[in-house]
This record gives sequence, structure tokens and C-alpha cells, in this order.
Amino acid sequence: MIDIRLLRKEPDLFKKSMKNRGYDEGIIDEVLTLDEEWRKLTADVNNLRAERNKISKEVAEAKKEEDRAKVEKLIEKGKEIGQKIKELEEKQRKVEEEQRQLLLRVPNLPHESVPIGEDETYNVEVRRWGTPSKFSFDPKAHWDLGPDMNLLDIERAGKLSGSRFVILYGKLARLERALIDFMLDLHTKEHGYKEVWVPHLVKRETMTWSGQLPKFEEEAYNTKKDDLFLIPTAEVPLVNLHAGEILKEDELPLKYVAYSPCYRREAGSYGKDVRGMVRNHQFDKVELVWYTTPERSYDDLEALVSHAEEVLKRLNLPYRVILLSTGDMGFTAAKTYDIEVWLPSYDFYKEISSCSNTEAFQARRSKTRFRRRDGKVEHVHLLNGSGLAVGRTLVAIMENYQQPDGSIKVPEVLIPYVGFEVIP
RNA sequence: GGAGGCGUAGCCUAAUUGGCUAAGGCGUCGGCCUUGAAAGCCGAUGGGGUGCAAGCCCCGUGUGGGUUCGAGUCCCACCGCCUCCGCCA
Repeated sequence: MIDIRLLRKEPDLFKKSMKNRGYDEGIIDEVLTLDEEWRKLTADVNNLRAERNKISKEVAEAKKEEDRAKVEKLIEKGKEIGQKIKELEEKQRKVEEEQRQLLLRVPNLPHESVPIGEDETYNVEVRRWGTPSKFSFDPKAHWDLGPDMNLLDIERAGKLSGSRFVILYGKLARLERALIDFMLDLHTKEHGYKEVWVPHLVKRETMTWSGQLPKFEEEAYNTKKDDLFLIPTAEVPLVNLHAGEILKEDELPLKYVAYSPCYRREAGSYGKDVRGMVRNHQFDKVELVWYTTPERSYDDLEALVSHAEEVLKRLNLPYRVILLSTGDMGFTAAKTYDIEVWLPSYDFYKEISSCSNTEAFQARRSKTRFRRRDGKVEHVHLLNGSGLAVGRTLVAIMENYQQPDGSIKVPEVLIPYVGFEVIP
């Protein structure tokens, strides 16, 4: 949710933002019109309520004086005002709800450091690490490597669940589990995160607070009977952990890490990444979330990105970091870095982590605030990032660590976790 | 799933048969005092509207409705927590 007061003061800022993101900017004027109406109604209702409060007091006084005629007269007047209030309140509620529905569809304001452009071609590469793997032989894609050794089963997954699901067996399944463990260990032991185990089903409000709803309902799996949603990322439970709470400035920043499966319908991605396990309806992810203050949130974002990068460095996987342009950024983000890992099957870099500062956008929706040392209460800034997408990390290892004989070497740091050095 | 109980501000706790400003304590912040601190004293400590401002007004007792001139208090629904029973990996 954007700040309505800032919108009143600087509507052009938001119109520009909408345009830069490729949204319809007309919604801003609609919101402002409704806002004006709302303020007028609010003033009117408030005045009437003040009058009613006055009458109520007079009734109490008249009763004490046992002036029955006066009591009758006042009650009559009070009834009249009450009726008027009811009418105006109903109007006000309607306008308010209408405005809320519009506001929930306005994306976050991009930070000034974000490149302006309509799509990913305006993204800016920030840095590269490592050099793309070179092979003395013709490297295979993971969708050939896995099935060849009978460890990745896409056909049977299709039988059970349809397209965009996979089954892993034996050493590959073990490697997936080891990656989760390795990432959690790194972030908790070396980067100071607190491990959290979260629910995978959440309420509609929870999805709304973190920004997935109402705009992206098509993207989420929903259990009709209870109106619960399967989380598309652990970001959802993590950024709502302190909804409605007032945190202390001294306890910030709070750094959380959670492993969870992620469930996504991938409704708008037909024909994209159809082979293998790069884009599945269910995948594992280790997610990093920060609760922090406005003064330091952008420095903290850099730290968060470096924590995600560290995973790739330890695994010795080549990657690059991209600063997303306004047109390519997600709805809730003010600024986003993507980390892309080198995938031989794509002969290019592929997204493996997305790290964003949402500033107060999500916190405003979930009413997550903190009390400053001087007593002032303010919304926290919320950061989130993958550290990393586990399935894609597995893919990257398979493809980058493959050997001429078709086997896959296990990255050094993972050997203690899995207890073997080569797959199969 | 069934029965009962509970939900007040950052925290803890009050509020007559519905009636003046939700009382009090703790914590936090600011000020006075002090060489510094503690103690003590004074003030502030949820959201919104309006106004250049001082200020004025409204809302806020888990959430949403209802009854009433007037609701923390009465009624309904929902959410959450606790206790017990049932079921269950």
C-alpha cells in the first residue's frame, strides 16, 4: 500500500511511477477524486457526531434535573441526527472501500536509483563473479542428465500431478535436501539470521498484506473450502510475522531465514522454461527477510544480496547481479536486485534469487510498526530475498559440475552433507 | 467436531443498574533538578480530519454488524488464545 498522504501532496510522482512500470496511470486520478469525496464526508460525519455527543451529554444532565420534557425533546433530536449520521456513514464506507480496492492495486514507488524502462532490456548489470563453465565435451542439459541416470523423473510426475512437476530419486533427492541444510546453516551460523519454520497455508488477509492479493489471485493455489492459500514463497508468512505489532527500535533489524516449498500456478508463463525443473508449480526455496528502519534499509539490502551471493560463491557457481528496471520490478518492490546463475543449457545466466526493498509498502498493509527511541511510532521497512531457490541451484550444480562420462561431481562444501563425491 | 472461559493502550490491571475526559501502575521519551546519575517533580507516549499556526473536532476497549439520544458494558457473527472431551500423524 502506498502512502495516501504522499499521494495527495505529489500525485505526479505516482503517475510517473505507474507509467514507468507500465501500469495504467488513470487509477491515480480516480483515487484522488474518491479521496476528496471521502474527506468531505468525513468532515460532515465528524461534525454530526460532535453534535450528537453534545446532545447525549445534555440528556444525562436533563435526566439528573428530572426535566422530562427536555429529555424527550433532546432524544427526539438525537434520533434525527443519528439517522443522518447513519446515512452519511454508509456513503463514507462505500467510498472508503472503493478507494481501498483501487489503492491495493497501486504498485510501490520505485527508488530513485532504479533505472527507468519498460522491460528487462533496461535492467543494469551490476557485477559478475566467476567465469561461465567451459567444457571439453558437449554439455548436457539437466533434463537429459537427470533422466539418463534415472534420478529425475518428469514423466511419472506428470502422471501424478500434471506438467511442471518433478520427482527426484536417490542421490539427487539427497542433494536437494543437503542444499536446504547448507543454505540454512550458512545464514544462521555466519550471517546472523534466525531460523523460522512457517505454515504453508495462509489466510486471504495474509496474502493481501504481503501484496500477493488482490492483484495476483490467478497466480496462487487456493483451498476453496477454507479459503486458505498455499504460499508462493516463505516471504508471505515471514513478512507478516509481526503484523499489527509495534516493535522496539533497539530490536531492529530482525533477520529471518525460512526454508519452505513454494507453490505457484505460473498462470501467465505458458511456453516459458517448459523443459526440466527450472519453472515448476512446486519448488523449494530458502528465503531471507529483514525488518529494519528507513535510515538503513538500502544498506541492508546490499547486505542481504551479499548473503545470497555467498551461497553461490561457496558452491563455486558463476553468477551475475542485475539491478531491475522499473518495468521489470515486482509490484511491492521499490528496488530489486536479481542474482542470475550460469546455466549451460541456456548458454546464459538464469534468475536464481530476487532481493527487494519494499520499504513501508508491505508494512503499511500489515500494520507492522516500530517505536523510535524518542517514542514516535513509524512503519518498518521490509526486505526480502531468496537465499536461494533450491531447485534452480540443484539444476545449476547438475549442469555446471557435469563430467565427460555423464556423472556429476558434488561441490566441495556439500560433500560433508551428503557423504558422497559423485552422482550417480 | 463438541462444551466452557477469556480478549482494554508498548506492558500490567480497573471502570455502579449503559451516562461527564477509559481511572491507576510500569516502561519509554522530553523537561526541571544534579558535576554526572539515581530518586523526586512536570509533561508526552494509537489513528484520522481541518488549519499557516496555536488550536478545534472525530474515531479507537480483538474484528465487523446491531440495539440505544448515548455501548468497554447489552445482542449477533467472525477471528484469536486457554481448559476439557472426541478424533488424529
